[in-house]
Amino acid sequence: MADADLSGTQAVSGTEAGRPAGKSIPLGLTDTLTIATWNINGVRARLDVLTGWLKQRGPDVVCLQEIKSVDEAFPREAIESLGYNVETHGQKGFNGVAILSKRPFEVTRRGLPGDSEDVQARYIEAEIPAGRGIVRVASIYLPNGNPVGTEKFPYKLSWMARLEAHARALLAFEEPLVLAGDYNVIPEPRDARRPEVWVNDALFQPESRGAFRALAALGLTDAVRTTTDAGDVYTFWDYQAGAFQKNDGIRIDHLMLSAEAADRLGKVEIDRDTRALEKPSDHVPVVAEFTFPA
DNA sequence: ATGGCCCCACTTTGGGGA
Repeated sequence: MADADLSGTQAVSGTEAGRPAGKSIPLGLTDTLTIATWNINGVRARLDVLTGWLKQRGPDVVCLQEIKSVDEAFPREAIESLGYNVETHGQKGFNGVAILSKRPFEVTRRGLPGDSEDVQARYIEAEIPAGRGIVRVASIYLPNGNPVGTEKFPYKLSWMARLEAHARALLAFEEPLVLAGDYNVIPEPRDARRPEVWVNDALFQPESRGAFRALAALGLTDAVRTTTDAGDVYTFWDYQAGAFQKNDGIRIDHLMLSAEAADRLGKVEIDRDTRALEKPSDHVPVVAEFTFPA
């Protein structure tokens, strides 16, 4: 692997975001937890990479996408033995999402509402204890939508409309809410090393980007974009054509936050170094820290 | 996208991904 490219964890924010130096909350009165999202591209094929990262990184909550496994075949014990509670929403062969949490938690929904005919496993939602209350966390695997011009693209847009409607309902609770996952949307040109290559791709269509902006316009904050305006901040590099070595990446994995969550946001980091491991996922984790009054 | 991969499944060939 090319050592020159291994910059390790990419800190995209300073510490104590939103709080002036010297005004940190007193010890003992806060509850800090880290919430990560990672498209794992096959949880069984990726088990060593995942467990190694869990041991080293120790996030409190992990939203996984593309587990590519039915619930019964999910490697639950290997992850539980590291101190995690595990809830899955899988299907055979492809798609599939999961939530791992060191804290015991309750699943509130499996599957995105709004279409009883939709059998694809792309959404799981839970309430996780945080501070004196809860944080609601969803693991989202938004449809790819390629090729544009087939039924896959309207399915993507329809799924995004359903997500917007559901997010609107969740925001009415006025709670800390984290919608984390693989959105399969490149929000802006700066979110791709070579935006011109993506102009005919479902990930970068005006309709896809518009639907993502509509989500943000509900009052959801893109965690990474609270911390940096930089253009070289990516979460996916294709396996093909030496994309990682060239840093030919895109930013498509996002944590979207309600105001109540954004107000508690600290550091946001992208674990870029996981892309250089043996048998890596083509996506890397995005990790956000939250501090709640306790 | 000069071409380059990877995972899964009723596996040696095709579906799906991004």
